[in-house]
Amino acid sequence: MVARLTARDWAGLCQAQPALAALPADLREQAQEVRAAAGESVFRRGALPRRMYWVVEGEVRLLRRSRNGTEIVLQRAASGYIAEASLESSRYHCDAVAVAPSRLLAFPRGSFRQSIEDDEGFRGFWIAHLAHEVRHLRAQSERLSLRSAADRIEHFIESEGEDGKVELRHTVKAWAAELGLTHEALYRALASLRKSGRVAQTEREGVLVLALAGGRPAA
Amino acid sequence: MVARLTARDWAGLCQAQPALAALPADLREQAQEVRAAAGESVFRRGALPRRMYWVVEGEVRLLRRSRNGTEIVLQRAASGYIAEASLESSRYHCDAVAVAPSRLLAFPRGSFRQSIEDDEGFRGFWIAHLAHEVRHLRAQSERLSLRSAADRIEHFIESEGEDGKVELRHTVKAWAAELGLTHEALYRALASLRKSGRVAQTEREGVLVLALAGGRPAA
DNA sequence: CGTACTTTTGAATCGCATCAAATCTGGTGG
DNA sequence: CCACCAGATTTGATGCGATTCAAAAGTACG
Repeated sequence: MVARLTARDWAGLCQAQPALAALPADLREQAQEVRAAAGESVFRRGALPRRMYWVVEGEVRLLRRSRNGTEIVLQRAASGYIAEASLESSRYHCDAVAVAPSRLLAFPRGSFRQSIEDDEGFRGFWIAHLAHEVRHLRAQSERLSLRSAADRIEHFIESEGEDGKVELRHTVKAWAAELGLTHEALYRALASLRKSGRVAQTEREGVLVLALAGGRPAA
Repeated sequence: MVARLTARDWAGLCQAQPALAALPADLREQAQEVRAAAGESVFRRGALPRRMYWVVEGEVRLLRRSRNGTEIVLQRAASGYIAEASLESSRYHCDAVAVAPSRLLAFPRGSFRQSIEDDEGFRGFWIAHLAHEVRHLRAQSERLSLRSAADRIEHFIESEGEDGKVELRHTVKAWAAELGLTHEALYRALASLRKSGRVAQTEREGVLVLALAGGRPAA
């Protein structure tokens, strides 16, 4: 399932997913919209990477399957590029599978690489994007290696927020998954942090705001 | 403590840490060797990033300190670039502190950026390096969000190895830290996987090799 | 009003962390 | 060569905290 996009479409997309605004005009023109049903695969291991994908909606997972049937998740993307490294390699090293009905943008790989080569602005964006992902993922790895739920929450606020404050863009339940916790554990830990005064939880315009207490903890 | 490096030095460094081989000649000429004692800070939050650092030896951590004294680890580097994103930003957002006596290479930030702009080969290396880090860190994050030690081990072998086999470059103890486990837990889980036949453990030339069993698990 | 989802609380269980200690290893110096 | 030491490796016992399963209460939406 493939379709071209209008300028109107792009306006909406860039509004919701600002990273798309960096795309140069010729890439936009060549972009195709791809839809994948739940369970459908977007590309397969061994295939030649012909396109660069951006997940607009739904969820796509990068998987490696072993002989004994185990599935190894390498990436989950609900919004963003998938398999950035496929831009550099000659074959896919894993499968991409939609786990929910998904909508993607597909850019011809050659043109994408060409734009990085030729378009200084887009090149700068791409390098900054990768560097930003690296920083974010390093922080996430450090966070996930903390044992206690409370520590992960504090780490998240410190590293993802500004000045000891974060606005939660997703639901608490989705946040739990990102923190590697069950939602029950997260709710309990949050409640306990609130009660002990270490974290203040407010809501502004429907967005949850968490702030670390600057002073001494109550405990 | 700062010193210039000879061609002889570079040969040794590139041997041990192949990523350094990508550095163009003019960056090598401008590189300085920096030493930091345990506890010494390499750069501080708020400072202007003037250099790009590569950790040769020891361990340097990227930290953010909160008002209430908690330290948040954003990155640990024992070999590799530190704070790649500082290349893009005008100020450091965190502190870099050596936690062990460390040796680093420092490249002037302006020259580093210039090389990425002008030197097509180095630019390609840099983009590939960042993309590779992203892939690796995504896999690591997925791995750390697995609950059981056995699952993390299998995920590691599948994602870091080739064809169900990995060579462990570090000691098992260091590997435990990377997997977010205590060494006791890792030893026990490994023993149990060996006993059940799901993982084969051999040693070739002093390097530990782990392989997933292709067939049915014994249990 | 009913449905679907999130939020919240409860109780039981399991796996890992923790603390402790013994064994094994490689390397050093007497 | 042996004694010795600093590591890594291994095994044991205990406790804690997150998972798990269950269910109730709150909330948004048609």
